[in-house]
Amino acid sequence: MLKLLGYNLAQASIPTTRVFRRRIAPLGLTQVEFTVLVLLATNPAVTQGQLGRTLGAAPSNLANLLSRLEGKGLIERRRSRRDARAQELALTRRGESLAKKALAASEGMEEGLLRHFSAGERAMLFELLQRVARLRHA
Amino acid sequence: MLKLLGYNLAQASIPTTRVFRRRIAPLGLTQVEFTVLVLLATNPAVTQGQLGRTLGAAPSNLANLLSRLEGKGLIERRRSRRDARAQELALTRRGESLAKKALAASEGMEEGLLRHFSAGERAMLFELLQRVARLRHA
DNA sequence: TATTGTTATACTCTATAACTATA
DNA sequence: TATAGTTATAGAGTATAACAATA
Repeated sequence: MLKLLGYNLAQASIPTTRVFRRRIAPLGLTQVEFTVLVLLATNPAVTQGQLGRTLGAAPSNLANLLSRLEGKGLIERRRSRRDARAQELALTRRGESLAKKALAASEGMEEGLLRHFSAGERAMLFELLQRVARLRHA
Repeated sequence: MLKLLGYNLAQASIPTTRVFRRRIAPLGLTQVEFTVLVLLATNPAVTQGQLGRTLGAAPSNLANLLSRLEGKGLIERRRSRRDARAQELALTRRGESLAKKALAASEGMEEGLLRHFSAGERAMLFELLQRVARLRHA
């Protein structure tokens, strides 16, 4: 087995993706769509640019993704009053309701995945992953 | 920030992917192609099925990927003598040479990424990721 | 009958470039 | 000039189904 960080991240993503597909995809959401909904649920009036930088998505791809979510009636784009170039994102009623449902499902999902990890191991895993993620800004 | 495993794995993959693109992609390899070459360099006579199960790739997609690598003259497919349905994979001379070059580049890449992680932290990170990956078989 | 691999198809993701509107 | 977002395009990844050859 290869001792390379990128490879091991990809390998670890296999079971998490599989469980996502079983538990949350049936609600009609892909992984990124789910993430967008949950982020918007807790971050009001985020702009597309901010969201795109968080997700590491290129502006063009984000526009596509958001058009799809808008088409499904889950989000709205509103011109910002502070900067007429920017668009602020918000969940619709339907988006909020779906985000709540998906978030609830995700809790059971996490518990299933990390069942055999102690509290200390979970904390360590998340901390190390976040440190790797922060290398973006280094 | 979301405390979800899949999300944090995706976030951690952003810098590793970026560094890969800077250091190894210029050799003409995608991440999966790189992984295949390195795996074949150390595992002689692997069959497509074995490789596909390791990578978590569907047989149809693997066939595509391998045809591409074969087209580039990097690998060969040989009918297995023990099971005429299976194909054993091997690097060509050119594939071996490229695998060697890419593996060398990947060492500098890892060192750059994990520069501020102690030996203990690295060991912990890889062990936890491998435990998550092993959930595939659970 | 089950397994190994291929072909075809469709959708999503990702990257780049050219563009509009606003700052 | 720079920034926010859109449109178009092309390559790569992913999932499903139908298929041929072999076990």
